[in-house]
Amino acid sequence: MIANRPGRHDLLTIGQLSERSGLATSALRYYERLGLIHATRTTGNQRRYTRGTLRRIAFVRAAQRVGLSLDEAKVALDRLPEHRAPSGTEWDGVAQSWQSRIDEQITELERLKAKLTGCIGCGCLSLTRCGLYNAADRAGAAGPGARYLLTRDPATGPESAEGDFTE
Amino acid sequence: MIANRPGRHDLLTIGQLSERSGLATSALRYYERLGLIHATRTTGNQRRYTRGTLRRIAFVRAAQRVGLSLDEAKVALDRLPEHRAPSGTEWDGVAQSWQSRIDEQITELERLKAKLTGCIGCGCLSLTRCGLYNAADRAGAAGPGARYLLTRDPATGPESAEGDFTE
DNA sequence: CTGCAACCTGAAGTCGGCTTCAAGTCAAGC
DNA sequence: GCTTGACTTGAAGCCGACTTCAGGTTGCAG
Repeated sequence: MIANRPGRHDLLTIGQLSERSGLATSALRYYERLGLIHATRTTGNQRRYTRGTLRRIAFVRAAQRVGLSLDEAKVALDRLPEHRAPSGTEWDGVAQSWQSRIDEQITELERLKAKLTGCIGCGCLSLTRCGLYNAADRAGAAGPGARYLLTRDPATGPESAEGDFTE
Repeated sequence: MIANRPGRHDLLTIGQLSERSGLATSALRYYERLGLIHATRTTGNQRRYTRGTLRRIAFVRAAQRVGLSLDEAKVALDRLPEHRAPSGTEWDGVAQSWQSRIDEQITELERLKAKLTGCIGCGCLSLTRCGLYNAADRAGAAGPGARYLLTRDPATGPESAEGDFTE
């Protein structure tokens, strides 16, 4: 971490991209294997990235934050042009899908919050009646691992509970 | 899935708990190993759960949805009494911490949403100027894996980018 | 032109959160 | 009292998202 000069053309080395994106170089190579980003090579086989790569990475990171997997992010990314800035319409398509994803997640969280607040506010100690149990219904897009949970039997899904819980 | 009768006392078998919670029996055993839930045993060594266990599970699931790991959920759970319903105060403590967690996550998402909207609204195609890059700053609590990302060098962290991205 | 940081590769390791497997035991309805 | 499905265990496997390792190469400042 001594030199790391930009070089005269505006291609980034993997180290520079790492610094700027905040991702480890190993992660960047991993992303490349997955086809999320691409690099040209120097004659000596070293990767060189265009600055647009930062945009693609920002894309991926944002996608992860709204609960998408890297595979899903790739699908979205593949709709964008690789060698020029995306047009407004192209942007729009991707952004729209994110919008709804974000909205879903926000309302999910607000539902949870409301229920939690309700539990406290009303002083009722039974999660049963508060609906917190039922709040935990099918696979909210949030939370690590939450995706594939509670998705076992669509028909006779979680009925949660009934009765008192004074135990 | 033929019989599965409740039995005359209100202890649940692992199968019944599985049905009601929506978790696989394997997951329930796993939760037990982690100390998230507990069971008594029959003379024949089979697990029997009190219905309060459903509450603990609801806890865990909700915790996951706000981005907590199972370990973190356990910490919260351990503050609650195991053999009686939690008091209002006890509830309150846990709920409060969740409240802030949920709030954080909501504002995070809204920030992301606003920036995304801004990008579209203003027709600007450069994520740089929109700040989407910078939106992807340090480890938002959401998203799988997001936790341990972007946490490499607190001092010289992601500077993101500058300049045009017309590539 | 040398020395050293930065780069390369493929394979293996890690971590969280489970699931699957094999081989055996329990319990309840006929 | 037998049959059959639900249960038991420990060990191993899996998936996503990376990181680490070993051993070798590149490129630029001095």
